[in-house]
Amino acid sequence: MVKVAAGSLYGTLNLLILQSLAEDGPLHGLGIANRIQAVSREVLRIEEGALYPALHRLQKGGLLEARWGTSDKGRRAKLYELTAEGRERLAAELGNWRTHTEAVGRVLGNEAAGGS
Amino acid sequence: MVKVAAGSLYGTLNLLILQSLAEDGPLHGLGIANRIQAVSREVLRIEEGALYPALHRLQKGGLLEARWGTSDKGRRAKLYELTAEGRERLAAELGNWRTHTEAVGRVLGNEAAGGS
DNA sequence: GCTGATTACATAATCTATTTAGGTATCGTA
DNA sequence: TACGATACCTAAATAGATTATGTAATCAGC
Repeated sequence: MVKVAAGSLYGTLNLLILQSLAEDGPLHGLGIANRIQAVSREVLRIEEGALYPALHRLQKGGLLEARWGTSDKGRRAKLYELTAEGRERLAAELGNWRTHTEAVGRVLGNEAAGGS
Repeated sequence: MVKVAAGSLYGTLNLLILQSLAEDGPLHGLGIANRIQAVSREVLRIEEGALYPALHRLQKGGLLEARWGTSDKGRRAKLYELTAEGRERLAAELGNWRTHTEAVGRVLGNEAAGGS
């Protein structure tokens, strides 16, 4: 079977995480995943095996800070928050995402993406 | 350095190739790459190391057919063309791409992507 | 007729992030 | 106390892109 362009998160997961934290203040891992799933209307689904490594990468890169706290369901949870650097990077990468999808849109014949 | 969402083609390359062939009739490998680069206004750049394996995958999957011919510059070149199956898959995957980018758009707070 | 640049196809090694598939611990509840 | 839900975590396998080469044929200039 040839996969063409699945529902893969490849390349977008970090962006989705950063944006979720920017909008919804501190969140814990599963909270982020659940929020993305809900806001995307169940189209995007974050596997835990992708989620946690991504959070750790972003934290090591200085884009996130973590502290232990409590989830909305009263459980012990690790709460993540954007750093100033994370906020800067989010802004820059939002621009990249738009540039990239508009470029793909032009190739796919999407007149609305032409911009200019 | 933490990469967030680069100009990666991950997942979109096959789609770009199929669409290019659907619009511009038979094309050879470098011709496809050049077309994508031009139409995207130099935003997308297809490395040969990604291009040829992708073409071979698509051909093995029955989505493309190839024959030897001549490029627009008069050189010997392998010309690729969509099969009927390739055309079907392109239509289906165009839908997937839109669904996926709209979903990401909703998470990123893009009201225009909300649709419905 | 030789040399170097361009066109064109191709593949191997490496990299990176995702998927798949496990595992641990805690808490509520039946 | 056993089960399900919440929450975190990691390892192995997978897949597709990037980087780096290699080959061959054609063309322009000398």
